Amino acid sequence: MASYWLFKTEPAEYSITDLAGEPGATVRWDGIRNYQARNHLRDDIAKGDQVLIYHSSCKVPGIAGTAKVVSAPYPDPSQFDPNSPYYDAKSSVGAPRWFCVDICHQSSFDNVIPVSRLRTVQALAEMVLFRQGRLSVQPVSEGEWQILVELGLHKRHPVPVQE
DNA sequence: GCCAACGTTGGC
DNA sequence: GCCAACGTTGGC
Repeated sequence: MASYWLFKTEPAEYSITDLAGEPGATVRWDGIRNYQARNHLRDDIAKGDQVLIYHSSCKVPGIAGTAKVVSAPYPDPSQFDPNSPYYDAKSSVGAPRWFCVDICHQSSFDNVIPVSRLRTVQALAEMVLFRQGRLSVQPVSEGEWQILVELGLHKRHPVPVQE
């Protein structure tokens, strides 16, 4: 059974619009360098899981759209690349430290659902987003997911057909 | 720009 | 293994 997740990104660096514009609307979600987030990526996330894309550190932080996990977890190649900002000299191919998955864009909300609004929803009070800051890959419960889909229902447009 | 929360580092 | 210092995250 599919699980639900929230991935944070700073839209100035990489946004839901960037994701939608990728070839096949698919991208490697790499560069995660936090152990708790790593553990989710390595141990808990599976192909077919659903992802909320969250825009942080921007004018209107909040949920910007949805994506789907389209690969199994695998070692993040950037940890082995000395020219990458995500290079980790203490990692090795034999004992990789960091993991990633590929995700595919599913939907963009016409307007971000602001975190300030999410805070006002009683049923979302237990979200990891509020219980624990600073975690860029975090689980979302099925109940939370359904509420968030409801909130986004009238603020969503379908994925543009890829050429 | 402020600052609270929290992860990481490094001396001991 | 403790914990102070430091760095980063991220909303406001």
